[in-house]
Amino acid sequence: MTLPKPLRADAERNRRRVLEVAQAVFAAEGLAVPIDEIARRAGLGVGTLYRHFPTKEALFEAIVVGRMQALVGEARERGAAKDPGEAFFAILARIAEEGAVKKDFLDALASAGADVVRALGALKEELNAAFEHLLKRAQRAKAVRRDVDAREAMALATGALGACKRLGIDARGRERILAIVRDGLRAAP
Amino acid sequence: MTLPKPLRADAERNRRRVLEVAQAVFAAEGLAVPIDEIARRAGLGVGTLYRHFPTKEALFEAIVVGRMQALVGEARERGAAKDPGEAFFAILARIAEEGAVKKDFLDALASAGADVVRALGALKEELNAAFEHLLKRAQRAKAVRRDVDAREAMALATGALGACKRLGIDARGRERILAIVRDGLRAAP
DNA sequence: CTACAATCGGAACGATGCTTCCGGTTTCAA
DNA sequence: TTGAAACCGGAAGCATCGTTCCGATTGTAG
Repeated sequence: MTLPKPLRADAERNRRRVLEVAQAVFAAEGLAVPIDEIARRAGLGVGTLYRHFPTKEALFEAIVVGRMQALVGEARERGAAKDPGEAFFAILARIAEEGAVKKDFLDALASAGADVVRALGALKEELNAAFEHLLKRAQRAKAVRRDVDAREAMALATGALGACKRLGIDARGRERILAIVRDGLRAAP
Repeated sequence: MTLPKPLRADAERNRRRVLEVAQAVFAAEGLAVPIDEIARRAGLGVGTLYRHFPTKEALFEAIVVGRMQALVGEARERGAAKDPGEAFFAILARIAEEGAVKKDFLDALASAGADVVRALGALKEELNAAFEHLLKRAQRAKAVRRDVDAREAMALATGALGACKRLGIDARGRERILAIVRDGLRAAP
């Protein structure tokens, strides 16, 4: 489709660095962080940052697209795993971990342009499809209750883990909460 | 402590109106809504609003304190109910419903002044204590698994329902998600 | 090595939103 | 009824943050 013209060496280096820093900062402090701050932490001027990403939203989009693609890949890989229940719960945990970022993103998207929404819409559809496949398979194998759909399962997992991050609950507590979610999803209606 | 000097009739009326409108607007659209907008919807000038609440944060604090007090009252009422399990799950659902508001608040509090944090800290402690009492009682009655603490249970419930609101899941779906949480909390470790 | 084209940095601009200020209005007690 | 104290409204002030612009710098082809 788009031929990715080779970037100059320094440009390539800087682009990577921006993505790296922005991902860490956004994940840790939310996207209320000023763009100047990200440039500063990356050791660059804001002008440089804006040449690579024409808008703050574009930068955030690039990050989310990257994560999303990784997630879609994982979900598809597990699509034919031996144990349907295990496969489903594994991807559920992964999605929940990324949840915090996606959450902020969706918040910011309430008033976003149509292009951006569409650009991500496709990926979101792919992820939803893959996730739904795993869910249905797990339900057929009686590893997950039948009275729950993909949206709800995702909301439950991402919401719970997102709250953990906000409240500063440690990895031990997070694991415990995930266990409760798992047990709830396994229980009979 | 503080003698609540009687307000003038119009002042009292306006104060009520501001609280009412702000609560609805913040709950519906988050606290990113400009203060001018709240004044406009209340049919007042911003000056008026600022005389009652010296800061946007103070306004939000007043709202949250009100909700919190109501919650504490409810939690204490149920402290001696016949069925410990029912009492616990009832208050858990109530807290989760309010969760969205509290969530935004806690977000905004990351960089708040020490006074505000302390002012709410006391109430938060009261709520935590009452909630923990209900949880322990339910655990003794074997209505809730033992390997979960109050923080985690709250995070789970508020997070899950918060995500529902963000994603626009309807009342039916929310009820289903709460059911899953309940089943998960009842399951044996 | 040279010269050109792309990149870099950060000062300056514009928009948005919180807060203050003050002249006019309303309430209420005497 | 009347005077003063409290309240009202919204224009102006101020800070923050996203974005643009352009002279200086640096990588790279020939």
